[in-house]
Parts: sequence; structure tokens; C-alpha cells
Amino acid sequence: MRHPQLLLDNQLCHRIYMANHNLNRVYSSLLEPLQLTYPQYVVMMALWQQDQITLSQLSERTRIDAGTLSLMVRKLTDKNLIDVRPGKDDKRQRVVHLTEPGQALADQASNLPDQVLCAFPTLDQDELKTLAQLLDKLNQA
Amino acid sequence: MRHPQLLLDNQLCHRIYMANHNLNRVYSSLLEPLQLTYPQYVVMMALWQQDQITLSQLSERTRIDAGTLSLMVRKLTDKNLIDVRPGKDDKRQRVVHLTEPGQALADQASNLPDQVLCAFPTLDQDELKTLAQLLDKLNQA
DNA sequence: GCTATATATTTTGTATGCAAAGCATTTTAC
DNA sequence: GTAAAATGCTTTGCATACAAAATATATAGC
Repeated sequence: MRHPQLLLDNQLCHRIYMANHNLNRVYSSLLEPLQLTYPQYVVMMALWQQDQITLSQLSERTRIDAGTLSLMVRKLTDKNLIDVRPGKDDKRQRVVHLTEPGQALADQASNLPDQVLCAFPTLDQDELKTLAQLLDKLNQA
Repeated sequence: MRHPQLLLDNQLCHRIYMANHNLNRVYSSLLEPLQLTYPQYVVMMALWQQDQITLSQLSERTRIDAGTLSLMVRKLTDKNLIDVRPGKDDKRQRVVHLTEPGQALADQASNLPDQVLCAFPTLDQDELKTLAQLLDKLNQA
């Protein structure tokens, strides 16, 4: 091989790609009872953290882009988990509100994070912490 | 907040999601001269590493599922980078071959991995190594 | 040798992800 | 005050993802 640096196994990006993939699979099965996809769960988490925020704020926190979010919000509205109203000050904005069922879903989801970690017994608490720190450092670049 | 473990910032998965996202953005700009998307680049890397493998082998190495790969292979064929032929022993299989332009592209791509790391100056060599090891540990679960 | 099963791949349907164009509203500049 | 630029959001078009159904071929069991 003329270019050893191009080996797939040497690529940090592919490790992250696989990790993302693996975590998604674990989440999909855990989220099935809640009838949510993983990205939809991310949106709900952001709203459980802070309710009644604009679409652009929601996009900033979840890192889901505006176009994707626009569609997802419609689907979550159809599921009656959220409710979107025009902004009072700025009529261009749309503010997302949790509905009663949307708020209630947090209780069902509350034990999910622990279950996910159980799916990765190869890493102990310290390692998870280090991993989180390194990823934060990567992401702030 | 009733469920602090549901905070978005506490989620390992979201860190990995963002890291994946950030790496993708860096790659997209670097890959523009090669006219490849990031997943297409992954497929090409796998082939540069080992040419003339079946679709299922390619799927196993890249972790891209069969259905997605089927479409991507058609596009890479249209770009004249690869060339797919039926397997000799097993007629169900299809073997992917690099074309001359496909092989030549490796030269153009060879300095890409270094450039990507330059986009993340916040991490030094040791930290990158640790991160890679932890991700491997996560992925083997 | 024939049938049932298993395997390799493609197709289909749904859900992101993202860039770019479009639209309505608001802010800036003058 | 008004035209131009900026902002918030939606829509469109294309590229993954992935599960499930469909198709073609190969293998096992008898």
C-alpha cells in the first residue's frame, strides 16, 4: 500500500463514525417503547432541559440544522408531544412548547441514559469521563 | 428539572454526535476538490486498502449497510472510479474493482488525514491516541 | 436430484442531514 | 420614512442510513 496513512483503521473519523453508529443502534432499540427516533429524542431532551424556546435556539442546542428541524417539529407536533406558536415580539420566530404528554414522556425516558451505558460495559467510569473530556476538547475546535 | 440525567450536555451520545458532525464538515470542505462525499471517501479508502472485494466485504469494513452501499457503488461507478463485476465462484456476489482513475485518486487524497488533524489543534498526539483507544474500546462492545 | 433453507444483493419506504432557494418580517442606513 | 440588508423559518433537491420485502443463486438435507 502506497499510502499507509489512508488505512481505514488509522482514521479517527471512522472510529467516531462507528461509535455514532453503534450508539444509534443501542438507542433505537431502547427508544422503541417511546415511539421516538434518536434525533427526535434529542429534540425532546433539549425541550425537557428548557421549554418554550425558538426553533433557532433549539437548532443551536441540538446542532440539528434548521431544515431538518422544521420537518421533525412537524412530526413531533403530529405525535402531540409539542406545540408550536408564533413569537410574540418577533412574528418570524416560532416558539416550541411541550404539551402535557410531551412533559410526561420525560418520566418514561429518565432511566434511558443509564441503560445505554450498561450496553457498553467495556468502559468504566473513569474512562467514560476521559472520553467525554477529550470529545469536548475536539468539539470546541 | 426533574431528571438531571437527561440533560443534553450530560450525554456521551450527543458528544459523539457532535464530533461526527464536526468531522464531517471539515471533511466536506477538504473533499470538495476530489468531488467525493465523506461516505464515498470511506468506500474509496477501503478499496485503496484492499481492492477487488465483494460488496458484503466492503460493507463489513466500512460499516455502511448493504442497501446504502448498493446506491453508493452505482454513483462511484458513474464517476468511473470503480467497476463492478459478478463473482467467478459465486454468481450472487459482485466484486468491486478500482479503475485507473480510482487508483490515481489515492495520490490526491494522501495528504488529507494530516490536514484533518490540523483542523483540531486543541488535541495533541497523546490525547489523540487516548481518544482512539477509548473509542476502540467503546466500539468493541 | 429435489426441496427447503440460507446467502448476496437490490429495491422500497421512511427518516435524517445539509446546502441553497424562497418567503415573510425586522433591522439598518441613509 | 423608505430602500437595502439581515434574520427566522420553510421548502426543495440530493445524499446518506436502515429495516424489510423482493430476487437470484447456492447449499443442505433427504
